[in-house]
Amino acid sequence: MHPREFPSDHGEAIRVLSSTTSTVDLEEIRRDCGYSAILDFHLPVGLSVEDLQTLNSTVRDMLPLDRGHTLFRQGESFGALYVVRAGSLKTFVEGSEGDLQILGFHLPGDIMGIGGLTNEHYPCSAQALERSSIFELRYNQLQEVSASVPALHHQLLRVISGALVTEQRHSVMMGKQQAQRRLAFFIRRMADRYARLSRDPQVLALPMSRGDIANYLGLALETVSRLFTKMESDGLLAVNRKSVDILRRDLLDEMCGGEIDI
Amino acid sequence: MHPREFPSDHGEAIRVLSSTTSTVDLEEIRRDCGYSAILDFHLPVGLSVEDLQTLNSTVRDMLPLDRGHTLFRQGESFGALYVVRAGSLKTFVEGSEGDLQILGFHLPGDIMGIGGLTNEHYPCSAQALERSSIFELRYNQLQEVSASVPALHHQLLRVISGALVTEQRHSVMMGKQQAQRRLAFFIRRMADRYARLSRDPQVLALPMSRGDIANYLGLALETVSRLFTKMESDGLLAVNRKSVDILRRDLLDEMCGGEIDI
DNA sequence: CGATTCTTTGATCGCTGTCAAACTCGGTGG
DNA sequence: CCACCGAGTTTGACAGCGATCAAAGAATCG
Repeated sequence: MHPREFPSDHGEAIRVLSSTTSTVDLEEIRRDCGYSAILDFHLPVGLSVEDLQTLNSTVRDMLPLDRGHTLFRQGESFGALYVVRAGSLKTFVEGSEGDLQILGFHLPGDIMGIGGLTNEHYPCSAQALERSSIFELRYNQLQEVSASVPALHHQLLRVISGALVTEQRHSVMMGKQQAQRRLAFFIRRMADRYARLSRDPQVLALPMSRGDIANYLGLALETVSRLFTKMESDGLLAVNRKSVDILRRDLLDEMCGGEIDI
Repeated sequence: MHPREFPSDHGEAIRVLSSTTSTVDLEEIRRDCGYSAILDFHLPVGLSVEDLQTLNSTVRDMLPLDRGHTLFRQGESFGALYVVRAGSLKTFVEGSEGDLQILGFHLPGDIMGIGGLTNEHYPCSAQALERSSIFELRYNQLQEVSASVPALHHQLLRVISGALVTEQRHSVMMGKQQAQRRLAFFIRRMADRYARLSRDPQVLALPMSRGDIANYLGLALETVSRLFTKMESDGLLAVNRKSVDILRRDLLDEMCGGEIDI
């Protein structure tokens, strides 16, 4: 019942694609999550069949999670990382007075649970926004494999570091940008993530509620609603409930200002 | 000249203290940085003398950095992590219009440069707030050692994960808390970090300017100044330029609200 | 001791949170 | 099929926090 934290979404990749033609079901993962899956990890030369087997054994398919159901809960002991295969989730911390704060939204390919590495406990909860499929990466098995596969170790560091960088950008945005720019950044980032998943980046089907978006961006629900309306009347978007069409990407980018890589 | 990002401060530890009585100068580091140095890393059983040598060789002492001088610059190619030995630094990103955003302040024992792991370039700059001593950890050497010392690898993950968790808390604060609570959090966290460095946690000698604090907290410089004045007239602090005495820690904690571990 | 930088204090304005109410959509049951 | 209901969303009115503009005061450095 205490606030900790957790990974935000970030576009980092661990491409688990052996250059050899091995029959790993990691291939299957890659298909599902699209090109930029977290598990998208370029295995280097010299990976034994045995290593591949072990690596394979670390990935466990889980039963689908229904909307509103919890993958792991803040405070639970850490045991595994998770990768979204299909659907979407949100991670959040709960304050002492029951108030909750959303840390990030997770689309296929995104990794979750990184924050648990520090102190043996998940610092946040993860909940499905819709019916979702998830992979589990048992951490001790992952450790085992990465001991024999240096590249995996390095890639793990890269992914976490990437999450850190993403989170820092988010901090900066929360501290400096005003409401409409925050929403613009949010929409643009969702579009970019859609693109990496080979979805149409101009037609977003946002799986989260207005309240979730507002909470994530540190705004009031009403402000977000008003901004959607405004951006629609500005001809920037076509909004219909969860569906958001980006009509003028140029104006959206302009609204985000010079900062290209946020 | 593009905004990226970088590690915030965080209290994580890599205790580089061999249980054997080897004559590593890592001992010296530990002395300087106090108990909670980043390099404070419990080496497990079975570390060969050779490993220790290699580990030792990764740590390189650098020339002291004068106030205002830069340790590494945003965009430079990544080659090493850095640990503060004495003094203090700030890390920051520069926007396209020359605006800069401070990501964190770094005290002895804190690690810097983690963000560079993701994409071969430092995503932020690091600059000394005062004359500072710094250790350099060449990354390729670190990789080499951690390949033979699994615990080091794990500890590295833990440290980065801890930085991520800290950054997420910072995001939440920036999004939700109002000005005076942000400053209260900031002061309390500085006090806690001082305590871990075995300094008096009631008498802070803040190395950064009001402007830096304001920038870091996403506030206007004037607001921070006003709040210091207010907290002083409330009998909470005794403020004199860079020197801040915490007179009523209880009120400070109260002002931070129920959230204990932010 | 002058010049520069940092800090404090004051006055004003606008963004955005808050309170309040109407509206839409989807589902449920009569 | 329709009425009802509740969650989610939209819209309006209003006020307050904190940014911005402005200027004076304090400290540091050459």
